[in-house]
Amino acid sequence: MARILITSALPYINGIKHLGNLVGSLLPSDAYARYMRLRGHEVMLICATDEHGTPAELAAAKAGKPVEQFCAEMYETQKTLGEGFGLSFDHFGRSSNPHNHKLTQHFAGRLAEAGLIDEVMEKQVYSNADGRYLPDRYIEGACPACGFENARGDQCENCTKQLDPTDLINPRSAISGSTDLEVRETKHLYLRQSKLRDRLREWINTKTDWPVLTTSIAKKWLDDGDGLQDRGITRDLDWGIPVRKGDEEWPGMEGKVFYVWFDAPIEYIAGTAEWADANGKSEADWRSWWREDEGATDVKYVQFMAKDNVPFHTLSFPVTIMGSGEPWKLVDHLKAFNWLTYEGGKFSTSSQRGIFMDQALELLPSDYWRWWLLSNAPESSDSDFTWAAFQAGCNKDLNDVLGNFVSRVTKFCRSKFGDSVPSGGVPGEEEAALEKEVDTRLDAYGTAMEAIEIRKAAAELRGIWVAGNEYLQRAAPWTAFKTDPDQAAMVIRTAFNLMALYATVSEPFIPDASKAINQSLGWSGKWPVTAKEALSALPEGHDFTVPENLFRKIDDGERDIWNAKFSGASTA
RNA sequence: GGCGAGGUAGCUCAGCUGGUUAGAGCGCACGACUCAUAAUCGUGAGGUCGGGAGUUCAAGUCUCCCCCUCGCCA
Repeated sequence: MARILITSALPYINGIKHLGNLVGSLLPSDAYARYMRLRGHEVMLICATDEHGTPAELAAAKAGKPVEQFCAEMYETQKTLGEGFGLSFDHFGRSSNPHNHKLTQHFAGRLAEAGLIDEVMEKQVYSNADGRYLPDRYIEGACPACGFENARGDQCENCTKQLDPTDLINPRSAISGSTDLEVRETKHLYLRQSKLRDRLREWINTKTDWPVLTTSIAKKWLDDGDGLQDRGITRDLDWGIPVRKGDEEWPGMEGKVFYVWFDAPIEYIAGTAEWADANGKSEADWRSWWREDEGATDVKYVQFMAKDNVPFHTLSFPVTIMGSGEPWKLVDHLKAFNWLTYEGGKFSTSSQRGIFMDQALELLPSDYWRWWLLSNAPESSDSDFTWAAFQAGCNKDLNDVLGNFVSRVTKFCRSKFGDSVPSGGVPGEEEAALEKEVDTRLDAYGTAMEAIEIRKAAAELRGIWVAGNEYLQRAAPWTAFKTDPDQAAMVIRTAFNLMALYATVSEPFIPDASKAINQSLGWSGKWPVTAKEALSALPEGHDFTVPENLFRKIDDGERDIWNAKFSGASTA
């Protein structure tokens, strides 16, 4: 029994997430958490919406809503969709919540005391008409490099050149279009990441069991060019966490907020505090997950994220933690995913290319998506979602292999023995062989889950399902029944126990189907210690009901319709 | 142009620190069974492991060069 703290990268608030976002951290973190809970470990799975920053303000403006209201509504939407996919967060919080304000200000104060924050005067564009500064995407103008008319303050979309707002020619406000702009001096805080470079490197070098994807990205940032750069952690925006030095004012920083990438990972901690509030727990309860001086020494902390988040989790956030001088938990294992592509190209939120979480659930129940996405997770390289592959995977694995197994066992039993687990007969060689295979596969499945090798785990799970069909075929109870009903009864009883075992071990991947099997059995098993034990767990005479078919097939017609509908360009 | 990740059967991918006839799933062909959702099970065909050179008794697995794809940055 261990304590495992798990966080999923925070989905950004500006819109509904697509399948790539789902498989890039939310889904695998849930599967891992579910597995660990099943194995009897104490798990804390935390996620939240990441709500601050310019894109949130722009999305709110586009929706014609105040940013607070927009975020509150989108939070509810994302929370509901997460539940729709069975994401079993212990708490799904918001980075805009009071706990995060307090903690973010706390960390900033500690970092300042440790001499890790510089106050830097820099030039920013101020709009007199809008009465505010115009950072990043709030300002547009002509690109100084290529002359493109609609370049933004952070980057020219035409030639991809990185820009500063002050570089733009004929700049204008993206809000009002006003050209009544002036350059003002404004003070900002910089996190002196470079001071902790050696310590970070030492720390990362101890992480020999991390995936190459993770350590190579981290090392690149540490050593590329002039090495790790200091980073601005404040912005001239309204929406965000006000800059304070712990509980105190920060002279000269009035009206400014922390940069979204500074406060977002702190929400992992704050989200755990929110969990305590929501569940009647004490401050000590949540701190025991995070503070090594308050009980967290036995906690294993695992983070899930897509690869674009790796630098922030291997460098910036650890700088915040280490620099605070306080014994907060650093990540122990970091699992990063590559991209999921859609029919050979990128998922695109702006052009509505690909499938989004709300749309997916309108087409099929979440287990279909969970299974296909997890069993094809982009672990070693990018992986491609195609409708053909999705259809083939779901039809074969879920419908034909697992669903049909449950169907053939329950229906055969009902017609020959009635609606309870039949008694009689003695297990023999076939059953011993089955036990041996299940033991081997369960072991491999567990090993893969412990190592967070999701695809491999899915393949083993599938192998366990297949073993049931193989067994039935060899044992052929329909033949045995004619001459030796007791033998047939024993085979079917074994198959029922196999079903119960499937319900338990499949839960991390397809929780709804697991529940359906358990309901039809009127049973809820524990994680199998040995196959022999598990395959004789159900009492003889135990009643069951024949469930509705667990899964259905996706036919070619609907596949083609969906393919056309989600190809982008036209939004259907 | 720089950096990173890849290039293994028709498709999607496994192949750990180099070592018997290179594996899996899907697809395909043939066969078996008939309990089940025309589902299942078995057998088989299919690869000079991107190309070239090198190290080694031995290389998909190490070194060098080249080609191609994807991503990030210029």
